[in-house]
Amino acid sequence: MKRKRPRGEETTTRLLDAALALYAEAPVGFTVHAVVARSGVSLGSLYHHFGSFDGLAASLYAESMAALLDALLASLEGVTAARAGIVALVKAYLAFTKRHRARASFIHASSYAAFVPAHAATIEAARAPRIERLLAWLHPHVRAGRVVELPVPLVEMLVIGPVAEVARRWLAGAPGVDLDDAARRLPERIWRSVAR
Amino acid sequence: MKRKRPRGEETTTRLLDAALALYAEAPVGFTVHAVVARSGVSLGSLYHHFGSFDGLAASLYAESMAALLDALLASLEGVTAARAGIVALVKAYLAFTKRHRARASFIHASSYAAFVPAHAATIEAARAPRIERLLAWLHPHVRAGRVVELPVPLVEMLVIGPVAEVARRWLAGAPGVDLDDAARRLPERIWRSVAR
DNA sequence: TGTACATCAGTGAACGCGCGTTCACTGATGTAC
DNA sequence: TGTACATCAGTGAACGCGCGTTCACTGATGTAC
Repeated sequence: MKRKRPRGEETTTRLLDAALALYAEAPVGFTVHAVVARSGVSLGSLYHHFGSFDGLAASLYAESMAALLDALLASLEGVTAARAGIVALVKAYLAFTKRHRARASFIHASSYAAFVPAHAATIEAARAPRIERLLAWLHPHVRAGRVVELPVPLVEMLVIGPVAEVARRWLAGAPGVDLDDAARRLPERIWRSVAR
Repeated sequence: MKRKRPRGEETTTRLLDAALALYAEAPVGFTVHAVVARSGVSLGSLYHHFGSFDGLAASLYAESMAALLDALLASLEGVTAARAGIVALVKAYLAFTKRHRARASFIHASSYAAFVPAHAATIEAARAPRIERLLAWLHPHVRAGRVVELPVPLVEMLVIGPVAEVARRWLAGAPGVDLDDAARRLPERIWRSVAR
């Protein structure tokens, strides 16, 4: 017997999908009314499920962030060597950016958006456990002296910083930024910055 | 005989200063009416000088970006060694973030803002010559094999990426991010990522 | 040096559009006995 | 199995506020002769 989906899940999915598609096409056109029109769901229903438009944005952000972190985690599957792990992470980040352009774009645009503080709990619930798993992979390498011992945020910045910046520029359509080229050349460089 | 300031310069300065101060206090309150109220300049005058509110934002962005790049350039003054230069750049970026928090904040928030494309020319006019001077400093080191040969954007990303990310988090008030600590520990790491 | 004119700078009330939100309602599904 | 009730899901017209922008105007500065 097939498990029934929770009531209203179909509706929230349709809203989130419409919102993402809309954002991908034109960030300026990202409004409640547009989301409602595209999804075919009623305005009242949106408010019933998300409470506010910011609430919907926060859910979309949490969902997208989870997808990105899951992609990073998946890339570490079965990888034990420190260097191979860092290389895998960098490549996975860039691959995600290319394959899920809309999601990546929404993540970058929303990281420091106004709606974040008010919905920090929702977002943390999606992020925290995954970040923890990433750090759990990293810690043994730090303890064994293969990766430099730095405050956690700094290691994160060294690894994610350059990749995120490349992604941002590519998403913004900057000329001369090639994701495939970056995927070939950056990993080695980033590894050097954190290797002991 | 003192050179007279161009007509209206006083006005534009007051508008830009008010806008920056306002943005620093509360990005949400960054509106034409608020800028006008705070500056004491009339609404019509703002439109006379900047054409639109986006026009003012673009000018403020160009001005802030120029200030940041000037700080980076100043840090290279008299520095010839490649390693010392990279270290100086990283420290200068972090120092600018700390000393000119409002400007740094506005730069990060606006980099991919909606008003940028329409005013690309204004912004490029401020950025291009300074970026060129930065690259002019770097090139000899690349040619001499002291710095890795990569597409220009990638080198930029390796150096600026981690620092910018740290700055962003600090500006957003993230816990555990300390600029002074970053200034002590990041330069060496970033140097490794671009050294040959 | 004085006059006439053109251009630049500055004013602020009024406008209208787009936005997120509200609300009174109907319909569907679940629960108790 | 049937009935009564409670809760959840969904509807869409209407609202009102805040925003960027307009515009007809006055005043100041520069230019020509």
